Amino acid sequence: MSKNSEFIDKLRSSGLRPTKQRLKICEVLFNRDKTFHFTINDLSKNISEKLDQKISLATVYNTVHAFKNKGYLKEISINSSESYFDTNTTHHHHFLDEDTNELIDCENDAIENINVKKNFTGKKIKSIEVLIKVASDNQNQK
Amino acid sequence: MSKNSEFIDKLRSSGLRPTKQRLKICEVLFNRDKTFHFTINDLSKNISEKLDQKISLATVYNTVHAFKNKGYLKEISINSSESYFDTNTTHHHHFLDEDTNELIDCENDAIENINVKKNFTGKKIKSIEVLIKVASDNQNQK
DNA sequence: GTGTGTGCAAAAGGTTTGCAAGAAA
DNA sequence: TTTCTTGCAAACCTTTTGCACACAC
Repeated sequence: MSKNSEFIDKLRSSGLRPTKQRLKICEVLFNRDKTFHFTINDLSKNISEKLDQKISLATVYNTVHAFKNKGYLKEISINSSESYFDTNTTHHHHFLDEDTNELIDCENDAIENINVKKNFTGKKIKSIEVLIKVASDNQNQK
Repeated sequence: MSKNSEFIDKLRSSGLRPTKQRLKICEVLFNRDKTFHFTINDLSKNISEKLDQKISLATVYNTVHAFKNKGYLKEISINSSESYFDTNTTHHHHFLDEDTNELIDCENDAIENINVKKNFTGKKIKSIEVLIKVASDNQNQK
């Protein structure tokens, strides 16, 4: 379990001032065992539930983007009206449960290495992201 | 090169009335050699450039969603403020050129089969989508 | 004190909706 | 004439922005 002082160091070392709001957000995001997949809206709700303090939406956006730029969060490519973020910044993939719209981590070793045989683009591959959509068998496919 | 009468049949056979607007959109979308990756905005611009007729935004949205539901278009999962669609509805993947934000088809056989070794979800896999992000080598990574 | 961060409200951008008028069957 | 479609404007939702005030250093 991370301590407040760890968060302060973390923020300071990346040139971010450890404000009350950022520390609260750190607590909600990083003080947990499992990966957290969230939208800004999820995070906002989570903050106001767990804490008696409200943090302005603008600040939440601001902080999430700052954390993403510092590499503490990853943005996930799924088609949705809202952006999803992930506290797991290692290279990994995702299952998307279409019944519940829930994202589930799929660790790298759960998928055979992906071998791109032809790269037409002539450019360097920066990342390979796999999204596996799942649903109950009896569920109508979209 | 597809003919208008083909589009009329296509629409009729899926229970969509072949209106003037839908036929124009068919022409723009399907009367081409290569796959077309587009946002609603791209499509709208393309329509007003190629054709002297304006089609209301609401109608474009309406039609694109109808075509998607009928399986004539695929929606692509990339994180973007706009939705991307694809006229190639076969199973395939994409390169995303981060320099230009251009999408490029990556046919199924350019990638070694993806073998999901562990499916924790217990649900049926509906689709596996791979997004390969590329950029010039000297480009700063995001 | 200086510079950064916060919070509010307004604005922006994409998408959806309600409804009246128009077109297809 | 009945039903589906169109088009406009308004509404909606997520995200960004401007700016005054507050806080960290």
